[in-house]
Amino acid sequence: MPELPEVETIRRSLERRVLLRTIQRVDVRETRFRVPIDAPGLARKLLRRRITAAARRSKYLLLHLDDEQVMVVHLGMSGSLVLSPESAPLPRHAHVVLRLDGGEELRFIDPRRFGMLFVVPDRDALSRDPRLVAIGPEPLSADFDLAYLRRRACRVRKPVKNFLLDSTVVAGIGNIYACESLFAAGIHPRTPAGRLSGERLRRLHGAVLTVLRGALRSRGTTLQDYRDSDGRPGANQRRLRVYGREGEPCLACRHPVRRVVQAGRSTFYCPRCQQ
DNA sequence: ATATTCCCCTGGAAGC
DNA sequence: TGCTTCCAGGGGAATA
Repeated sequence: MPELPEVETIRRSLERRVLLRTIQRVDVRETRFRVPIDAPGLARKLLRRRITAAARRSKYLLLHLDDEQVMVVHLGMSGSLVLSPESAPLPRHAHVVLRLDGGEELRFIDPRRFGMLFVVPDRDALSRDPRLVAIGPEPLSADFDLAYLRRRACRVRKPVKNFLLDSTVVAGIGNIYACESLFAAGIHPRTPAGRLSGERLRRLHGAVLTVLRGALRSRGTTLQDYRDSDGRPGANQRRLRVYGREGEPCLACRHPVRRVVQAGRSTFYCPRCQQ
């Protein structure tokens, strides 16, 4: 479900409400994730800790604790992290529940269990963690500049759509924003990345920034179940130009939007606007 | 190196 | 109504 704009929106909503609060109880109700959760270990690490910062790297949420530990949460396809009064009924698939002081619970809800939740001892361990170490620059940081993109695209033969989805190239771009960025740049998703002209790479770079910033302003895309930690949906679905619009007229030229499959994922594009 | 394909899961929508 | 099939925002591994 969540790509960079959604995870960043969740981070911001958490930052407003969980900082400096203490974890009073750890309830692991389901341990069977792709990487199983060690329930006693998790409780031992988190109990009585205060949350001191809410950060993000790529699609990973990083909740820093008062003893240098960092709780890492990845929401996979269907995950959410919701803050609710403990009196509110527990929804299905609330697999980890952290009771905070003040009578609220931080609930990790993930029907498909593709997500991850684990704790690392400190920032150093975080920066060396194999899951994070190979991730490319944040697209909205100065590290993701045109020179970098040119260098990475050079001689790459894979389709530019797959290139954008490669987390070692750039962090946080998933299927929706890859499709939308290519439409905004007017680039065909099957174009080999290394064959894009300097001008087209410049347009792609600008399109990625514009699309992600717009999605952040709209607080993310809610297709079905995405919510921030206050339970609010995003509004960016109204701004999607091609994603999910197979067969519907292109908003620029009326030609039907096409869907193809690349690396097992749907790609939506306008065959007329994206050559 | 790179490109598919499959897999991990559940649930909703669409088709019959 | 009920059954089956397909599809889904991620990511990693296995396979050609």
